[in-house]
Amino acid sequence: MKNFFEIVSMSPLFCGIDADNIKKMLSCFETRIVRYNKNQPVFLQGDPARFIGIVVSGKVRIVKEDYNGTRNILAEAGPGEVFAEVFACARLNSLPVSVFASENSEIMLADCSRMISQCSRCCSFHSLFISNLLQTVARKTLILNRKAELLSKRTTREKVLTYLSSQVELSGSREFNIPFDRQELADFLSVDRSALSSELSRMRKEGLIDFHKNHFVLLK
Amino acid sequence: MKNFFEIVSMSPLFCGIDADNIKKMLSCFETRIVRYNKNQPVFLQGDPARFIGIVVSGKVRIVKEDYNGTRNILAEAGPGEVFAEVFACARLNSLPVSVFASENSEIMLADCSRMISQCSRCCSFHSLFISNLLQTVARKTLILNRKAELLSKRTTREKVLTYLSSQVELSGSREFNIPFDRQELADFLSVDRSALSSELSRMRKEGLIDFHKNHFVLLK
DNA sequence: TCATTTTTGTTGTAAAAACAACGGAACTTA
DNA sequence: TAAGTTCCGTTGTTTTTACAACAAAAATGA
Repeated sequence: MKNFFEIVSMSPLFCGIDADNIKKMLSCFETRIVRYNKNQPVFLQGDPARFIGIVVSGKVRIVKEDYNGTRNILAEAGPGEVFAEVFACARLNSLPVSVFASENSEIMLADCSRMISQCSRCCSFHSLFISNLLQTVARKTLILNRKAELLSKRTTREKVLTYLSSQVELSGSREFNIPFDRQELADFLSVDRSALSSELSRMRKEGLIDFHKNHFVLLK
Repeated sequence: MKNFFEIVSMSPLFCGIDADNIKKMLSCFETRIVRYNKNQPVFLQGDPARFIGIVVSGKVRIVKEDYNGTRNILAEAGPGEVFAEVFACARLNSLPVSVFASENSEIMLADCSRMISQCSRCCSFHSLFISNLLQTVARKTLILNRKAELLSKRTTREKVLTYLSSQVELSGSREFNIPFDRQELADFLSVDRSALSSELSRMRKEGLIDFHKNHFVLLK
């Protein structure tokens, strides 16, 4: 069992910074660890955008509900990953999304006001940190870019294939598990669940894919 | 007629930095101004991600074509706006998108290698600059977030209404011009052009909207 | 000005998706 | 183990979209 410091210091935010200085920065950012049970909210839409989170253990989901209550999974974050930093960096006052723990989780929360602007007193590595933060945010933009690409596909089949292809790339294998059940995958692809189910069956019948539960194989 | 320096120095990238230091930074970044005619490419997909652009005059479009040639307008940038910085900040080697001048344009190109990492020699304001850059990239992420939200709508009507509502917010009026012709709007919303046209007509018939060419009124 | 090109709206048809409803499998938990 | 719950696939119906083809209007340009 790794302790929180091992996890957190592996985060790309602290890339190139040694343990001692990371510790100093953590205290400068007034970090604290909070436990959340499965399905508990970490942040709710409208909350002030004052904190960023780093997942120590467990997993969180960034979720947006629109006016008619349709749930929309925007992203996920697992151990070592950072979330909600974009809103802080954009200097928003309140969060346009909610974050839920999708498993029992430990989250490190950090005050972002210290993080974003230069703080003279504490950290010689502050500018490297911001540089790392910049890279992190930019990478997130790219992921969103890809999501927008996926959503711009017209048919359910194209969306499924685009998604599964990206999972192949990610896992480095044509066989992999996806982190969603059917309803969640449907939400992620922004299609109807039953339509997704039947499309998946059709694709299996045609020999394009195979799957059992959340285990998938992209055949062709 | 404003000169390029006036435009560029108004960019949020240089917020809080005085003219003299901006000049120093511009030379440190090895900037140059390049003219492009309408529809000429500024960058092509696959080009090295070494430069960022600032629009001095005119307008550019960030475009992605997928494997079957469907054009996808990801974003636009007008005078004073920055583009392609996300790919540089994410330290990508090559661009996943193309950029075209949608009008005759003057673009300032800047070498990003100097920009991202601390350069000791030139600029006392470098860390403020990176901080500004961070904010810019984060804002862009938010815009993409909204685009993903729009694309996740199931029907053409919902997409149109979401888009028009955002334009109302942006312009501060229920009556406004959109920067697209029909085909471009269809591409942006990721729907079929003719389906878009007929949906627009239907919505007009129902008294929801009114429009003439690219001038729209959101009535209800 | 006239011809050409581009843009937009319309319509009919085929394809696809949403929706609703149901049944069975798998998993929980009392 | 039995009852209840959640998850998944299936099917039929309705709604919506894509696609193709065409005509009118507007813009372009020679």
